[in-house]
Amino acid sequence: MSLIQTKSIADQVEELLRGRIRDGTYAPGSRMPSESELSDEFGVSRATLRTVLAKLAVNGLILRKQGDGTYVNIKVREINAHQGYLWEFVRIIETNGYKPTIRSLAIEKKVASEEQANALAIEPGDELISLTRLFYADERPVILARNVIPTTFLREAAEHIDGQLHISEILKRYCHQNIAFAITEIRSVLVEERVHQLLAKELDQAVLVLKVAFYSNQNLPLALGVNYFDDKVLRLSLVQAWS
Amino acid sequence: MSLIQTKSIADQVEELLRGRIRDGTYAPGSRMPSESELSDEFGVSRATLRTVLAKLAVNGLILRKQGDGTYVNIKVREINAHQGYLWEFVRIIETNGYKPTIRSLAIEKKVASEEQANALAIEPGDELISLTRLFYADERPVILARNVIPTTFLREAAEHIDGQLHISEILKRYCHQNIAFAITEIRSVLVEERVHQLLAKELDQAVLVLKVAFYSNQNLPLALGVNYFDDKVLRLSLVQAWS
DNA sequence: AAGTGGTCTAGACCACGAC
DNA sequence: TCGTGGTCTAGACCACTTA
Repeated sequence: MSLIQTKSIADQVEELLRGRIRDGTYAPGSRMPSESELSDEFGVSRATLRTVLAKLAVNGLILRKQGDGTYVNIKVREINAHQGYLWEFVRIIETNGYKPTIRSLAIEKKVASEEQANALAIEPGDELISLTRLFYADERPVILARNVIPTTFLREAAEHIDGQLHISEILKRYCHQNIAFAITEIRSVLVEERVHQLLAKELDQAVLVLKVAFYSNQNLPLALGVNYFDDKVLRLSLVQAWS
Repeated sequence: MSLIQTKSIADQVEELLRGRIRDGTYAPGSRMPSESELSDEFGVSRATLRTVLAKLAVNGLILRKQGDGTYVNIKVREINAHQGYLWEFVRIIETNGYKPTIRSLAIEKKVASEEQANALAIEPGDELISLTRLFYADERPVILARNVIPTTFLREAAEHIDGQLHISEILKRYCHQNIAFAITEIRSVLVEERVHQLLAKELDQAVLVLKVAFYSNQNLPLALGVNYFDDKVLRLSLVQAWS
């Protein structure tokens, strides 16, 4: 008897297939077994198997050709497509070939600006918890991340927050809130005074800024993020696939 | 008898539901009819209906709550999530509230640089067709788009190319090639001399650059794109949803 | 003609939330 | 307890590619 909840069959099959693609059992560019072969092997219905393959196809890992077969995307190695990977900075750093490290710079109380209050559906001046963190790629600072959460969501003292955790995990663990969706706005800016030192960049260089708003499945704004991304070191790439 | 291919039931249902969400029949934040009600109304199986709802959920249009119901995302109005919308500039301009216009600046022959040849799996010096286009938002230039296609793909004279068409349509019509997936790299740069005039920007301003590579379902590189995006006028936003 | 993926159905059972 | 969405099945038929 295990405390870990049993994953769905589909999730298990997905993990298996992702593993085989990752480790080269199904090599990039090669043809995979047919749907019926796979569903036989795993002992699942074809319908279940197909939901998994559809997901892999949307993520760009495989290409499907009616009347022919299913092929592994020859570019799999440079695809970091996962649900919500846009703000999964650790994964981005890894797929760029570096070792990721997170340093928590500050966990402090602030008051909401008008813009923040508007985005979070609270009042200007309301209290926020602000997390400032720096992500490193092989000891080199590459992403400066600032997140704010309305204090009213917090169920524990702010001092208890583990600065290594992903924002979704922080919201889950300390606020009992789950993220249902996020809207990210991507902009290009010149590094400000306060940022350039932390990212070890020259002044007047352009960096990417990812402004994120996180929402619950009640359409409730949970948190905001402003992330300075050094695109001279890290590549930010997206994969789009068509059926 | 119609020349237009009949769309799948799922596609028709999707179009219906998207329409109802768009026109407010299902208002932002409100609860939608249950799966069984909808499948009854449309006369489709629940399985078919669910594939549609799953797609809408991934695109962030709806939120699903087990044991409760399906709700319209209260932010639908600012969501422009569609397959491959990242390089659907016309749609981005529209959802930002402007009228889009495309001006074709040049269609010319060039030779592949080493970088281009590498990305397109051809030899440096091989001939390319280069398309340079400028996208306007309400008469204001906002995106400078440059695409290159290996000349060997072309089935017609380059002069025949309609500069108003989407790159996927150009590839389909003049090259008989379909795009299966694309990899986009997003970067932040300072506008170059040649670009700043066209986009009517001051020098030394930061703009977004979207470098795209398009591939066929044979894993074959079809075309490249370099797009200068004025993020001071247009918002580039992405929606991520979790199941 | 044979094999592949694409579409769709009808129905069973489960997990969860609200009442 | 009831209705909701979540998971899964077995099987039918279609569309397409390849040979």
